[in-house]
Amino acid sequence: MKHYYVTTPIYYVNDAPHVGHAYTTLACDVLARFMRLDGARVHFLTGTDEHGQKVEKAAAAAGMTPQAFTDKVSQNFRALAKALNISNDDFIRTTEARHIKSSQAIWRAIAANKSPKGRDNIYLGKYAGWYAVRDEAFYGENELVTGPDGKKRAPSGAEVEWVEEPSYFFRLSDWQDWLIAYYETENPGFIGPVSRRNEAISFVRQGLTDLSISRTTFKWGVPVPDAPDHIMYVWLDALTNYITAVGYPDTKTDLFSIFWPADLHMVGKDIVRFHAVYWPAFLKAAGIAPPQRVFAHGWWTVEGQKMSKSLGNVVEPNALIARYGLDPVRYFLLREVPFGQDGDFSHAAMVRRLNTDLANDLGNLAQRVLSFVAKNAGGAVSQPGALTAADEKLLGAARNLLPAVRAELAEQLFHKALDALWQVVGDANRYIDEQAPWTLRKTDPARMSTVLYALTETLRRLGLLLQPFMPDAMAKLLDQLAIPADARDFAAFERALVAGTALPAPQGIFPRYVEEGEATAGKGGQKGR
RNA sequence: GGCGGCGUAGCUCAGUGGUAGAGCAGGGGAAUCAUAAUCCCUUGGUCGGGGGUUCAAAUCCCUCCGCCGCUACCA
Repeated sequence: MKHYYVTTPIYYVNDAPHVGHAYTTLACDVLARFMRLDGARVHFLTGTDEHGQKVEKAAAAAGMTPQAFTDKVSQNFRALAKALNISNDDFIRTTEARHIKSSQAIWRAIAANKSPKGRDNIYLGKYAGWYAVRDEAFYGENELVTGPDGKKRAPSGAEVEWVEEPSYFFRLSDWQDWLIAYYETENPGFIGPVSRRNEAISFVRQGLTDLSISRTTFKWGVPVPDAPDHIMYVWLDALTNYITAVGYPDTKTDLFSIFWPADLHMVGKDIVRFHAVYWPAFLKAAGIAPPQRVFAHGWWTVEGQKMSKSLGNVVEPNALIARYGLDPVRYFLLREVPFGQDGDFSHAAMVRRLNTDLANDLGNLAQRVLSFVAKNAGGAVSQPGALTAADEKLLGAARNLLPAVRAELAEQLFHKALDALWQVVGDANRYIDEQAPWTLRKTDPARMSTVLYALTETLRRLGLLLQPFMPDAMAKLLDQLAIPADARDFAAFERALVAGTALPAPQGIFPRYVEEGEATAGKGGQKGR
């Protein structure tokens, strides 16, 4: 049986969920749903990252223990997944016992092995430098700016403090050659898109320095094995979630043996380095296979501006869903922008996609076909006669969509998959106009029947393939085509509609978005007569 | 500073040597099954500027301008 393991990053608990989180999770959800329908056993993981000094401080500020604080805010991300109709199989929290155990196990495994140059992978040293709690990162002296208040700040604007403490280091510098070989020879498709791959390669090529992987100045983290004064660096802890969730350190379980290495870690472009450089090195050092692929998507701006708390323009997923509906939002986010590039979320663009692609092109196609069948073909699947070249062409285009969409999604090209699907939506609209069943009704009822059959069959295939993107809307469409529950996966893609099957009364799937205050007659948009 | 990318129709972008493309927006028409939806036709670009190679350049080379990403660092 095919299998597919896809992960979102674990989200930092004290962030408020915004459209960026929704985007990442949504992309994974579409892949997970597609693979399940395509017959794969799927494990889809998301969760929350709950350790680190920032969380410790936020909890203190809220007058709570870190555990109570994270118990509370972690719910925000479970709620987000629910609101987006996400089909994750597991939700991991880094504060869970299974994860503490797993993180300590990977530490021990890394420490037990030698680097490619025969040295210890982990050694005790001392770290001294400027540290920004907010960024969870160290900065060089020269990067800092001194503000008018006399405080030193990182380029990000975060306050920094001088930190000098004993620290364990990971001998990343010895892994450079192995990483390059992994990117270029062993797994050329490891990082996508290509622009990010090039950046990662050039970063590794210029030389790697050893990485500080423990801290002693705060407590909220996973204790380093046999060194209780130290807690593990948040990123080593966080990345390990991907193997925790499939049972590590118990590598003999079904979960681990079936699903590891992961097929895809979906990430935002800001965390490519952690996933594409540190993570494979940590894993290899621990004697564990690295993941198959890391894909970094872009950022959303809003109405042309960067999203930020200070601008007050952070887009909350719930607000979008309330305004436009869940499935239109899901569609928009994956259709509007070439996946991997940055994009802009604007009300105008959202409405354009909703009204043009969903209401006019697809929704209206379904409505005109199904209501015609209801009124003029006895409300049942029509009996086809001999097929003409035009019929074959439409049906063939619809049939070819499965391999086409499968190929695009194998490379996370959501926008291209949707574009291919909409080509056929257009084909069907052209076909119905050319065949004009409303004329055939009077002149050639048998031919009309064949035309309606070809159209409903095309709708069936479109509905099946669009389920991963818009599960609720496509369930409605497939209901209206009387497709039984056991005929909605891709194994049933060739199981054509049966003539004579009664169809329920058609209902609109995608209502048009009408601006507030705009009359139902529209304003000046009327063409022709 | 180094490496890389981008700059093509009003907007978003595709197109990597051989007569400039798509979607949306704009204009005209057809049809009337349908969510005032659909279909057809159409306006529109000296492909950032300049120079070069070539029979031929959006496409290759040089240079300049503008924007962006990664990364390094200076006095």
